[in-house]
Amino acid sequence: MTGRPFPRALLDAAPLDAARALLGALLVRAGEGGAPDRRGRIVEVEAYGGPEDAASHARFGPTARNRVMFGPPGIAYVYLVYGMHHCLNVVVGPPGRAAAVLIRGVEPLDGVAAMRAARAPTAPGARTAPDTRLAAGPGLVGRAFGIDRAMTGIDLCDARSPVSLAPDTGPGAPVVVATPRIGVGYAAEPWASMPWRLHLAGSPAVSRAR
DNA sequence: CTAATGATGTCCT
DNA sequence: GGACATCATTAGA
Repeated sequence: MTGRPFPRALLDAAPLDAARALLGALLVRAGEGGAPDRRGRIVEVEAYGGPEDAASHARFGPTARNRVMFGPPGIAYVYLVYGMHHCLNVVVGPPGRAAAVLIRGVEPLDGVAAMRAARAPTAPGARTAPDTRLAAGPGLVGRAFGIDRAMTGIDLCDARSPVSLAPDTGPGAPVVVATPRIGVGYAAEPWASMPWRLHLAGSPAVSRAR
């Protein structure tokens, strides 16, 4: 049972506009072997531009890692940070114009048990994370939804893909807050301070302040 | 509560 | 060789 796919046309846009379109949309991980789908609402994103954006992976031009950023919109770009965390991006903008939107926070809606099972075993004596925070950060999104670099290149606008997007079906008019992107202190100004991180006000699944 | 630290592998000047 | 679009855990106030 697949839902309506996310309209690719909404992603064929400037990075910030595409990021805004993705806020509130659903992220779906198809269940394997009769397992239930994992679904959640995207509540935090960051927009990244092309070679001119000193904070973007595209800042060195096309490379083996980032080359899908230069392709058509709606494609997954997954990279590994700090040797252990897989982060999901949605390629946006027209072919030839590198841009992507990093999915930084998702509020779990369905398949919560599978998301929790994907987590590293909780250390003895440690507090267990609440359901709402199982994907409250870019590395956690990858973990909770079983995403890794092998998924780079899949079409997120095709509901038959292992990971896909679906339009927002919830109540409209969410309050969007814009702040600088996280962890990009290496970039020159004005890029380090661009308010290209968007999140839904009041969501419990927004990543922790840094 | 905040701050510090270790883990870990790939990427690029 | 240095840095990295991060997270969990521990130490300290």
